[in-house]
Parts: sequence; C-alpha cells; structure tokens
Amino acid sequence: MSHLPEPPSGGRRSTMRDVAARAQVSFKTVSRVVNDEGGVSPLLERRVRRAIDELDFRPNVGARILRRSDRRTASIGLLLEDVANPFSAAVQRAVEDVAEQRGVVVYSASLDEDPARERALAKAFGARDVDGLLLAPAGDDQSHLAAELRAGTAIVCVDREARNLPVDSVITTNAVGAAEGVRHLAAAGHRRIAFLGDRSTIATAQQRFGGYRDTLHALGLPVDPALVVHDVHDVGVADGAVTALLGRPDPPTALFTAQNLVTVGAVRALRRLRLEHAVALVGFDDFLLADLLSPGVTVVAQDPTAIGRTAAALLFARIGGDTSPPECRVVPTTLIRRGSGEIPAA
Amino acid sequence: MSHLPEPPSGGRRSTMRDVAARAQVSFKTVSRVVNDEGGVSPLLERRVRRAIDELDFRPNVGARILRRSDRRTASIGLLLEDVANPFSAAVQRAVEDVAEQRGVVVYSASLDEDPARERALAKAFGARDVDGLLLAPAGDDQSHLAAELRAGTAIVCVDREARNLPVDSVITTNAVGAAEGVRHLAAAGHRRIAFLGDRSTIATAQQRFGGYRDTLHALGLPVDPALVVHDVHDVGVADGAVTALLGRPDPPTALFTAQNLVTVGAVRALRRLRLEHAVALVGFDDFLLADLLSPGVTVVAQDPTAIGRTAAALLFARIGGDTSPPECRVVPTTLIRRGSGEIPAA
DNA sequence: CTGTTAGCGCTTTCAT
DNA sequence: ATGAAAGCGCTAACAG
Repeated sequence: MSHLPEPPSGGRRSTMRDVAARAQVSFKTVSRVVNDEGGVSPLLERRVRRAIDELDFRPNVGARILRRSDRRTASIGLLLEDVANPFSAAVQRAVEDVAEQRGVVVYSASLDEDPARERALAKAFGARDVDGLLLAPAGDDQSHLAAELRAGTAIVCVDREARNLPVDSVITTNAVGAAEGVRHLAAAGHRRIAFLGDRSTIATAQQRFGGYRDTLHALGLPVDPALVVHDVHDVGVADGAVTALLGRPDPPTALFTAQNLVTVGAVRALRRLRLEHAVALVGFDDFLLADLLSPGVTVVAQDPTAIGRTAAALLFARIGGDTSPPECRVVPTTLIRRGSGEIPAA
Repeated sequence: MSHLPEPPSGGRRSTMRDVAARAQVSFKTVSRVVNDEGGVSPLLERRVRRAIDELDFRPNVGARILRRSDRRTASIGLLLEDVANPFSAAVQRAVEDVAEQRGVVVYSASLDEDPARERALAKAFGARDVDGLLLAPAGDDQSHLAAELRAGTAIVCVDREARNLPVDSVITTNAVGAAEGVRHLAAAGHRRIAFLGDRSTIATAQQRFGGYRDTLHALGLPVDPALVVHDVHDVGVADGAVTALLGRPDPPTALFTAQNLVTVGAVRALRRLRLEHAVALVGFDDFLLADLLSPGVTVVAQDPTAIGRTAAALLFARIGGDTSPPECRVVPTTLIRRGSGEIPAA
C-alpha cells in the first residue's frame, strides 16, 4: 500500500499539489475540479473531492488572481466618512448587500474628513487590486485617483461628487431638499431662520447652504450673516452654537440644521433652554427616534439605502465594462412633518 | 539615445520589470528600493524612484504575499450582526481604528444572525488569507472554523463567546448587567416586571434572561411566564409585544427590554398607549437620544468601543504569536438613570 | 553594492 | 479525458 500524505500541520495550508498527491492525480486535474471546468471522469472527480475534504484544502485566492487573465479580485473598497454615523452605516449596509449577492467582498474604512486618509486608504486598497472603489470624498480634489482609474480600477463617488476626476457620483438633492425645508419654515410665518451647517469645505454643506440662501432670496427675505453658522461638526458644537444664537437680543424664530448630528445638538440646546415648543426646527437627514421626541423633529429625509444601492450598482456596471460618459445620479429627499417644523412664528 | 519604455496603457499596471527597464537597473534593485532594504547607491535609488513615479508603479500586494515567508496579508475580516445597528457600527469603528494604526485593512460583512452566512463569509475571508477573523457568532457552533484556526488564522469572538472552538472572546457582563437593571426596578417597588428579549438562540439573550430570572428568584419574586417574551428581533415586534402585555388583565408595572431595538419598540408602544410615565422601563444597551425622550430612558449601557478595541488588541496579539490559553475578557456595563427606570410601582 | 536564480500556488496553453 | 510546462509579480537565497 502506498503511504498517502496527511493534512499539513503547523499552520501550513494544503495546496493543489498536496491534494493531487493524495488523490493520485496530476495537479491540473485538481484545478479542473476546483473550478468546475468539467472534462474530469467521475471516478477521479470523486477521489479529488475526497482529498480536498480530508486535507481541508481551500484555493489560494491570491495566487489564482495573479495568474488569471481577467485579473479580477472580486473585492471592492468602501471609503466613508465614519461608519459609526448612522447615515454612513446605512450606506455601507446597502453596498454590502449588493456586493454579497455578487460574491464580492468589501473592504471598509472611515476617513473622518481627512484628505490624507483618503489618499492613504485609497492607495492601500488599490495596492490590493480591488476591482472598484466606492468613495465619499473627504478632500476637495480627487485627481490623485487618476492613476488608479487608468490602472483599471472602477471608481464611483457616494454622497458627494468627485472633483477633478471623471467618475460617476450618486448624491442627494441637497439644494432642493434644503430649499424645501426652508420654504416650509417660511410658510409657517418665519422670517428669521438660522442656518447651522457642517464644515464648509464639504460639498454637501455648501449645497445645502446654497438652497437655504437662494430660498430666502426668492422669498424676499434677508440673509442675516449673524444667523448663519458654518463648520459645526459635532453635537456639542451644535448645542453651543444654538445656545449662542438664541441668547442674542434678536434671536431667530426658526432653525434649519443641515446635518444629522447638528440637528441632535440643536434638540439638546432647545430642550435645555425649554424652547423646544417655541422655536421651530427642521433638520436635514432623518434619525432614529426623531418622531418620539416632543415635539417630533421635522426633517428633510435622505435615503441612504437607495444611495448605497445605486452607487454599488453603478460601480458593478463599470467593473463589468460600461464605458459610457460619467453620470451623476441624484436621489430625492422627502420632507417629513413631525411637529418641530410646524411651530408658527411668534 | 535609448528608447525608454512608456507607462503602460489600456489598464495594465506597471511591474517591477517595467520600472527596472526604465531605470536601467536589474529588477531586484527595484525591489530593494520599494522595500527600503537599503544597500542601493543614491544614484540608482534616485533613478528608480523617478521611474516609479513616471510609470505610476505600485507593488502588487498579492504577488508579494505569495512569495513572502511570513505570509501575512495585513488584512483582517470583521463579521458582525449588522453594521447598520449602532452597537455593531461602534464596534466596527473601534476595530478599524486599531487596525488602521497597524496598517492593516479590514473586510467587513453583516451576518443577520444567519449561520450559513457566517460559514460562507468566514470561508470567503479565509480564502483571501486574512491574518485574523473577528467574529460575532451567528450560529451556535463555531467548530467549522477549526480548520481555519489550524491553517494559522487567528480568531477572536466579539460580543458572544465561541462555542466548540478554543478562541478568545470579548463579551459584556450580560447577566450581571441585566441583574442590575432588574434589581433597580425592584428597588422602585415593582413586583411584576416583564422581560422582552432578542432571539433566544443568541447567547447574549440567554445570559440577559438568566440575569433577570435569577434576580427575581433572589428577591423572592415569582417569574411569571406570561410576562416573559422571547424572540423579539425588531422594533415592530417589540412594539406589538409590549402592547399585548399591557393589554392583559394583570399587566406588568415595569419592563426590562434586553436589546436596543427592543427598547425602542417598547418606547413606541408606551408612547402610543400614553403609559410612558406610568410603566417603568429599563433597557439593555444605550442608544442615541435616550436622554432626550420624556421620560429619559434608563439603560444598562454597554461599551461597544471598549469591546471592539479590546477584541482587536487580542486579535493582533494572537497574530503576533501569542499562544497563551484562550481567555474571555468581560467588559462591564453601567446603569444610567434617566427617569423611565425610576417610575415607582403604582 | 548589484545581479541572478528559483519558486510561492495557481491558471493558461499546449501536448498527449 | 489527462498531464506537462510556462509564467503571473514578487521576495528569498545566493552569487559576484
């Protein structure tokens, strides 16, 4: 009797050669079985499969990719602002679902609005030969990704448009949504409507501010610089900014908060000042429990799931060879009335 | 003059050979420069670096790994219940931060409590030769990962202990935390305290129920089966279950909800029934805005960031060669009083 | 300091 | 239907 090789011990994985030796076939036959190429007799196939089980063989994806002609890794990279933010988390989940359906794995990372991290992580993923990159740009210039694109990596931007890079983007109706929120407040009689927005380097913050400003203009209302606060990037800062605004001699009678954490900060401030039923509030981007606060928080809701799903679909179309001109897909917002936005002007 | 090679077009990436040709050196010299091995004259080094820039060369990580002796991919896989759940999202963020610091990239995926997905995704990541796997087990048996472990992949479980697999775990003080929550309600005079928990296949749900049951016993209170509802896995179901409980002839005077979404569902039901100030509520796991509801929701808070950070640290220790016996690290919970848990019994 | 050779585990191409 | 040989892009182990 011949002595059959045993499962490798000590942390070495078995290879096709190990399997071939154990099944007494050439290692190309193993490859045929593993890849369902057909053209293998049932007898040999059975022997090979048994050896695979016994040796606990699993093909090395890295080696396979190296040799393959199409050079696909069946992996994509996902670069978001912060996976712990509910908006990003919902986008991520949607992307994962599309990817999983296609047998594609997802690298993910948070950029925290840091352009250096955008570069570093895009590079790290690129070096791993991802088929595509889904990016919520942190910097204001994505031209550093041109080489990546040239090398054949598909790129699609989520939530914000790319700058200086010809790729698809999927964004929200930022200006239109903000306009709707502000008009809603104006319709309730407000003339002094404050704006609180995220860092002004962020395109979405700019667009939402644009919607606010243009709407006031269109309505013949003044844009009072004292009522505009930019660069509010977390709950605490938002809380402080609202507190300051409402402490003014001529305070606003309504607030438009242009990001989810800013809205939460505003709610905190209003509550502490016991003004939540006196000062109107409309927030951009919905959040869990907004309807259970009193008053419920009126929001311009985004659809992060649709954004993620759409972006993933576009990316896979590009990976699949779609070479049509870059497009920008826009996902609509919805005004949800819950009470805080319907408080009338004094 | 010699004709120097140009950057490859048509989606082919340049290789070390391309760079070597352009810099007029052997391709091993390029390797030396790329890996900062030293022992390259400044002149050649400069030539090589220029060629790298011009050709836009980036080393192929797959090929490098294939040949290297340590066989590290500098990647880990993260398998959580659902990245869109705030608890999972916070864990993920903590893990990412630790990984990024070490130059390690992270694959992530959601399992949705599906053991088949646990197997499939662990396999997919394993095939990509991740250095380690961080897993919140979905199934009740992780023995399928034994081969992975044998092959040298480090594994650490998060949030739930592994079953039938000798690996480290990082979990919350589920029983103790639940006990504290229940004792807190009993101290306010409650004798009819309902329990609402997640799917009873989940270990944490069992442990939290254990804490509830044992505490009632210890206090000499009866465990009324009519007040115990298992398998509540989303907001809607929780809402319905609470509504049903409070519609009974002898309703509970307090609720202990053993998961974050269950708590949210309970808040919804109480609000609709206008009982939020009459029926006491303590929830397991904290959530955003819990303090701004009225009444504020008293919770047994977990520390997902500490859990993620600890798990990642353990994983990297194992990857680094730590072979001490598997341990189970326990992260404590904190009772946060906000009002709902301090409502006295009628 | 620099270059040559071999080979990681696999797919491709070509032969039998 | 099966196998042998070449080589993907890189690092390791040796030469010079």
